[in-house]
Amino acid sequence: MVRPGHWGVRARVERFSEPALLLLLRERPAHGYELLEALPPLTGEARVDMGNLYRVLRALEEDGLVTSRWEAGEPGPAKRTYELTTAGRRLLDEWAAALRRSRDHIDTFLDRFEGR
Amino acid sequence: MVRPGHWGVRARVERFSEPALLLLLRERPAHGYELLEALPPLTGEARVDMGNLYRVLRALEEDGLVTSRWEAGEPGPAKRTYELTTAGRRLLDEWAAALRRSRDHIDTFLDRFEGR
DNA sequence: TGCACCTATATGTAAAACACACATGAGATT
DNA sequence: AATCTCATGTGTGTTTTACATATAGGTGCA
Repeated sequence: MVRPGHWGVRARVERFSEPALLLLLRERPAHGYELLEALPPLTGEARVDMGNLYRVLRALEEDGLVTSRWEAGEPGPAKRTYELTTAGRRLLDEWAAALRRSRDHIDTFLDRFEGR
Repeated sequence: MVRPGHWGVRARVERFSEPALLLLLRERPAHGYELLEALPPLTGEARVDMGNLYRVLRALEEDGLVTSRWEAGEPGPAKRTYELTTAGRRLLDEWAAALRRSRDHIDTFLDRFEGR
């Protein structure tokens, strides 16, 4: 469960980088590396694992939540640019609703913690 | 990562049952089964896995965050009653702080989602 | 030219967290 | 004696996250 002596608590939301990706892509199309750098201020995480980030993007694409194309004609390494689909937008809405519920549970907890 | 077609989102807080346990034990000593029934309204989860609950309790005890004793003299199956230690109380405070940060990140996300 | 560095995309695998299934036993009810 | 609830646990598989490494184009510079 937890290794002894390591009770560092972070209280993170599971798969929070996923809605964060969708929100960034709703604002504008972007490629993976760009998203990687834009995520931390949105999630509050110091950094997001790049390996898993690319895996999530491809999983999202498999299910038609985003589409991608290789960006041609630009200098530097090839970039795969992602764009949000309408299905992806719906999923983002679901995430927002789930996050509101989650925040309410945290508030319930904190109210009780503070003795109210 | 996620099995295809299953993008059910719940946005749960990781290990949320742990601070919930600590909070319940701050209010009064209790045994596992009792805690199991008291958790759902506090965490918002429909139910908590009992197997993991007992494991968490014993892990907490190993690290001196709770203490336990077998309840004697009562009818019914033997009960192991847990009590919070001062170290456990400190950990609960850390959890509360982490949960406040987490809630703030969610708010940041939702504000941006709603376009503010 | 050689090498360090940044951008960019990816795979492999281990660890942590969570879910599902089952075992054991006391006591009450039918 | 069979079944139900209370109560405590173990075993094990799945999902999620973390850490490590691979590949490759392009830039700066000694």
